[in-house]
Amino acid sequence: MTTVTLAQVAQQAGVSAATVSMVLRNRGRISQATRERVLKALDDSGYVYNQTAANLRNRSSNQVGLLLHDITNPFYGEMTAGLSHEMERHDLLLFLANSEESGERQQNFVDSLMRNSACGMVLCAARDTPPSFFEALKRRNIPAIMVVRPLNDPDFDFVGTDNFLGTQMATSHLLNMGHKNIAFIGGSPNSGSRSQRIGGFTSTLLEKGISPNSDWIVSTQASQLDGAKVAESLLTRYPEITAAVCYQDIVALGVMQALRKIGREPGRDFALVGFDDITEAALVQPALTTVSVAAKEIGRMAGELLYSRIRGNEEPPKRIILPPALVILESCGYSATPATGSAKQQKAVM
Amino acid sequence: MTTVTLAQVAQQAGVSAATVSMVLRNRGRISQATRERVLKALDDSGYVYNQTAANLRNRSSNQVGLLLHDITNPFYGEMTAGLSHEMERHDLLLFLANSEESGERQQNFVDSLMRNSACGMVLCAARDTPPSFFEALKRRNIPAIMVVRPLNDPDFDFVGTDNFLGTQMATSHLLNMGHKNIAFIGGSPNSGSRSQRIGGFTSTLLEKGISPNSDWIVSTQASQLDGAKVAESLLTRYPEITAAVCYQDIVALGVMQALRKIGREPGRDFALVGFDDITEAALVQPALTTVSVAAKEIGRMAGELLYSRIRGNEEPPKRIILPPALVILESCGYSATPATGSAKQQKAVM
DNA sequence: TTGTACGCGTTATCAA
DNA sequence: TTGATAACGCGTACAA
Repeated sequence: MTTVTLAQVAQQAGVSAATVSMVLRNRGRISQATRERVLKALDDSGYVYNQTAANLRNRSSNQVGLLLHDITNPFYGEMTAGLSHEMERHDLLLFLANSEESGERQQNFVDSLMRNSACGMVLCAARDTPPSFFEALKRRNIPAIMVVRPLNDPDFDFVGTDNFLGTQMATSHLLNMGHKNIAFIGGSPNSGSRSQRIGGFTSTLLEKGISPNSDWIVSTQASQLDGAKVAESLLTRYPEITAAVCYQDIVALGVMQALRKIGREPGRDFALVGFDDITEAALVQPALTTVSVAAKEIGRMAGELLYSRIRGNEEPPKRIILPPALVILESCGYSATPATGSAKQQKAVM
Repeated sequence: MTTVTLAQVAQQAGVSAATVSMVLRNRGRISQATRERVLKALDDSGYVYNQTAANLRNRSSNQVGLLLHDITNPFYGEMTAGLSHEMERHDLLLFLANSEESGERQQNFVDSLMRNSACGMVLCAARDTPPSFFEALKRRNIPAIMVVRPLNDPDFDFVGTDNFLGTQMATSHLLNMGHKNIAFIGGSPNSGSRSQRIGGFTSTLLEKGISPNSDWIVSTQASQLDGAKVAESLLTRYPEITAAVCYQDIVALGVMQALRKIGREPGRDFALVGFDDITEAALVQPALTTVSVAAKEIGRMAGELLYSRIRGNEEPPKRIILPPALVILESCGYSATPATGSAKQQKAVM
């Protein structure tokens, strides 16, 4: 298993290494005759291009990084698929890392990318990432696209969803169904996404002349369990609440549990809207009406933008905010599309 | 943003580049005094190690590839998390690619890994991958671990689950609940996993003196929709069937739909066991009893094995078959653990 | 088309 | 014992 080098191929073809290199990359003007000789030699020798040598010479690479905090989350799985597809289209290799919300792992990954001369990265930063992280990143001068988690730093490109509009749509839907006492459940207090979603929620209420009740806006951890716990206490205390906009689908699922525990049936005695459009939303009963954020599209757009930056696009940083869509299923007591109609349900293992 | 090289650091510290290199990697014998001088110079200069140069010189790298066919599938998301975690522990970078069942994309990825001198790979090959693909891979002489999809090639390491034992457990459970007329639903006819699962199913029936009825063993596509369609036709034709082992959870969810459509309630009039233990299993009603295949653990084990191969482990190829576990929920009319108890439900977006 | 210097860290050899 | 020198890995780009 000896590695064949350009020079060896060149010798075999009776030309110089430079010529072979140009043939390989379709550069320069090579006569048809020699080109064919070279191609034959390449084929015969079983030559494997050494990208490492090329990268060293070019001080660059064709490798980009993707940092997530939880790849097991279906939302990020979708996003990764979108990004991966886009990267392959441009012959870029994708490094994946899972920070698991650890700032240290996150830093290690970025450092590692730098050592490997990655040509760009897509980041969904860990919670509570210090500003110093982003400052250091800017100094690196390497294209970096932020995704999903909004960042208050105008120097970075960002691709995400319109949290504000999303909850506006959700809230309007509930108002149109006749609800007036609506709660907002979920999210952690220091989340930027949450601020935006609450903004959409309260502004829509106010447009209809309803004053938001701050006691009815509660935060939870990002789990079904905590969603259930918090919702139970909220709804026991304020039985007059008849509907809720949830920060995430996962929290909405918890609220469903809580409702049943206190003897109220979601979709009949209580209306519920989630956010994210995860696969599970369409599977529970009643199927959860939710705001879809087009995870795959976020990945695709991030990839497209990153690629343009790598190509040298020097335009000012962009914020690409994808429009959300309200997926109306059953949890608000009204079924526009049957739960079995979702494309999301066509998944499988193996 | 000029790149600092080893030589520049060396000059700054008043030593040679060789010395700095040795300090960086803790090799050779360097006096404490010079070591400290070098470390200081490294720190002051903001030096970034050039892994590419090192890789070129060493004819190796610290990069491994992971090939999947569907990263959006929760099962593979879990597996990826397990592998990613293991890779980070060993300072290896993980390339991810999604073949989407395309042999061409798969080949492109592997070729790309070769050009980049990846030091190993983990593959869940696309369906209908030709033997030539695996033959070519062997000639490359690079550590490759196969996962999940069983491969009839003793030359490759394999990490997966015990499909045979898994359906044996599922089938036994149904038999113990008193069922005699049991169907097997799902899987595509040319799947190796499916053969193994059917083996576990029929052998368990035979042990109890029940002859498997081949009309009750049907294949479906890997989607909820097709599962529902096939199940409806099967159960209409053979109403005497009272239980089913499903090839996948996703198919089991489809069977549930079909049951309701023909007026039978899963968990009460019909017992159902799935396979995979995907998140959705615990969320549907009744919660689906399923065979858990420890996706994360498969990833972790594959990573561990791959790392040992990279380190030079020359033992004969291994087949690591992880034991499945029967997760008994509600779909067989018996609830040992409440559906809300699953750790799987603690997920969230953002 | 080709010769050749170059990108940068590594390691074997040699000097002190 | 400690550290320096120089050849080397392999593809690229510019001058000839």
